[in-house]
Amino acid sequence: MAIIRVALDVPVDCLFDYLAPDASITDIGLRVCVPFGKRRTLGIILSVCTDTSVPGNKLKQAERIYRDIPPLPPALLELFKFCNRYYHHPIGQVVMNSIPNRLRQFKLTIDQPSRAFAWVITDKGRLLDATDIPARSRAKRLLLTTLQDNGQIPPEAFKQMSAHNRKLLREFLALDWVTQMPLVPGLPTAQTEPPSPTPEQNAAIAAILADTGMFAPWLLHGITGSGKTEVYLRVTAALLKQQRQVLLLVPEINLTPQLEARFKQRFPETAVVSLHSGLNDNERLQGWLLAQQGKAGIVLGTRLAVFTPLPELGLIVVDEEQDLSFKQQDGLRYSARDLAIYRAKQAGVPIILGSATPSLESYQHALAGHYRLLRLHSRAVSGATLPVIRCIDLRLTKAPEGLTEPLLTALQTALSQQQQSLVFINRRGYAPVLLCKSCGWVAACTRCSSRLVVHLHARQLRCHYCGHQQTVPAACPECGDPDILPFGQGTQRIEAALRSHFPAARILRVDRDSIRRKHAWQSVLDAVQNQQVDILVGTQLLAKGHDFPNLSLVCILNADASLYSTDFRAEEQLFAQLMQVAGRAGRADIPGTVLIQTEFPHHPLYQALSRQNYDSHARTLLRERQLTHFPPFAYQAVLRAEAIVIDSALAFLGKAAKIATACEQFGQIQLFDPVPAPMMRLKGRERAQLLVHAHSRKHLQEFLFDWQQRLHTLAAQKKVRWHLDIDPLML
DNA sequence: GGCGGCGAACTG
DNA sequence: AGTTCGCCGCCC
Repeated sequence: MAIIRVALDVPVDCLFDYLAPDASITDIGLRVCVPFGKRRTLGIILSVCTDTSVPGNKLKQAERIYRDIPPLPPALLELFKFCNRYYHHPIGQVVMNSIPNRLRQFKLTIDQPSRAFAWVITDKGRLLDATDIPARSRAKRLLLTTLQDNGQIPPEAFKQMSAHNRKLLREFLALDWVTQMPLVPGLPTAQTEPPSPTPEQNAAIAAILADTGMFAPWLLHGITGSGKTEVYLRVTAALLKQQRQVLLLVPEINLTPQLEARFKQRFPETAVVSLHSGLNDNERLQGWLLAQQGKAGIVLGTRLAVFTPLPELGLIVVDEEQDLSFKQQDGLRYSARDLAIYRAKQAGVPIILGSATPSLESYQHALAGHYRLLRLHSRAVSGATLPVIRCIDLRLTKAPEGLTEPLLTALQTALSQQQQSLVFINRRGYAPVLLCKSCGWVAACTRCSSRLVVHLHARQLRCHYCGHQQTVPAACPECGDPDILPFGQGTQRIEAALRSHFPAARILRVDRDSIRRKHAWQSVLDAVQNQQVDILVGTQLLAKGHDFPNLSLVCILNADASLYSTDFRAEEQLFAQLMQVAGRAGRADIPGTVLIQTEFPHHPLYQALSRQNYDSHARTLLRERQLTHFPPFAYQAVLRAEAIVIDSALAFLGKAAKIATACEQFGQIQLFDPVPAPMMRLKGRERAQLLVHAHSRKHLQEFLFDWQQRLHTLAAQKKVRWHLDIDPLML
């Protein structure tokens, strides 16, 4: 009698054994329905064997093994086991949360994707006068004019339309204004000749293609506009020719519709599957199955796509590899970039990490020779020049409402020349740190590369990494100025201020909230593209890679907040973000200008930025990290606890720290004090964290393994929820 | 995570 | 006595 070992979606790190008379070794990776307590549930068979340590009276029989779709491939199961070990997350939850929702249901119906057809306007519809439609039927009128202008609505666009618009379209069909036409493959994609690569691009492509049959990690460091995408495309083309599959990971797919379009257009013969959070369960399953069957030549997706089964995997690309969104922030806290490396190694294929500003982790790997470094120094579009970057010294120039005179003048000039501007508000990394306005001194921790946080109630400065505390000094210890203040300025009124300064300008604000609505981001891009916007105001989002061809001016406000953030990675992130946002300016034939309002124009970051010198700045930061023993020269994990009141979270972490002393490898790791975490938007609950450092990943892992088991048995954790975060990014 | 067991506390 | 609520341990 065979025994199957099954992964179930329960927060207990073990497999559950069941009797399965008809099971064989070929059933590993299949879905199975099993009785579990009072319920039935669906799991994945991870192994098949003949004996078990579970007492016979407890052993139940599996109800049914599903053979409707092929089993998950062994490589994927290996990846799950690695996640389980490395991230210390229950195996069942790793497995069940990484497969499409639909595969977790008992009943699996695979409906074929509906045949794609476009809604094409008829002659009758073309001759209609849109103004005959009553003005109050705005949507109707708009739909008709759109059809008259574009001639058709392709299936992708139809999918994205609101229910109301779809209803209208069916009305039009009944009126014979439109007709449904089957989509002719390749018809709507106007084939334009791909640009011929620059010598630099050619060198990169050749280097990668010289070694495609083995694991080879490449760091493709290319400045904004240098044409990294073209390198991806060319290498992809070569691997598609070898019948291999390509996995392309991007930070947020809905923010980069151009990339998807470019791949689809370049490879009209290839099935391009895109996987992201915007899909419904059916679409997700559809794409996943195409990938699993090897039919999808290209899989393009966000971090979760790293778990896609790819039998013919031949290449992985991680675009904007430094982007924080590759790290999952709840549940299984994985880094899709790091898992991509694991997969490439496992499959013996090349992986390209692309970035204009690589993460210090990847850059250090390249410097150490673990990764192979490729550089693109020049912009791909001939004639396109790098923007001029200038600082406006806030100590010398007044900034009423946050906007200085030179900045307003520059905006006015751009307006009068009908060129677009971008006003970038940096909100990240704001925390009350203590700052001296006259000399720029900041209260810093002596033990960490972090800044101390002001706790006004307690009249104390605290380090959020190691727990060090001291009283707030009466005056600046550097220059004696008593005027030292918690740092930070309001950003809410910037948009209003801009409106009052430029009443005639068309100003568009872009932030998380304003693009939450589906496809709102696309309409923003369109509005900018169609010159319906003069000034874009927004946050991090605007730094992501888009072509805004008529953008000539980028203004950066209150960047300093990040500079003195308590997060030791904030400066790295700020630099990356500013390099990106600066790259928005002057991409085509318009020379760009970047203005930065800062109190610290001589800060090395702005100096490096104005020279557009990633390397020297990265090396400076790396030296700092090395001196303070921070990543990438140390490995971190953080134990987080959350409770209704901070004290119970801290008390739990205190106990955790106490039992840590008895754990394996305690001598090889460094435990910081439990500290309150920077406030997260978790309603009502308060969080605290305990940071663990180690110089060896192996020692850290061995310690964590032991520690985590003891934490489970730590009884008095009532109302305290806790989790481990390995390689945490935001502390 | 979901469910049942169990004791404490509450009810009229 | 009957009921409800919150904690706790198990699920193969």
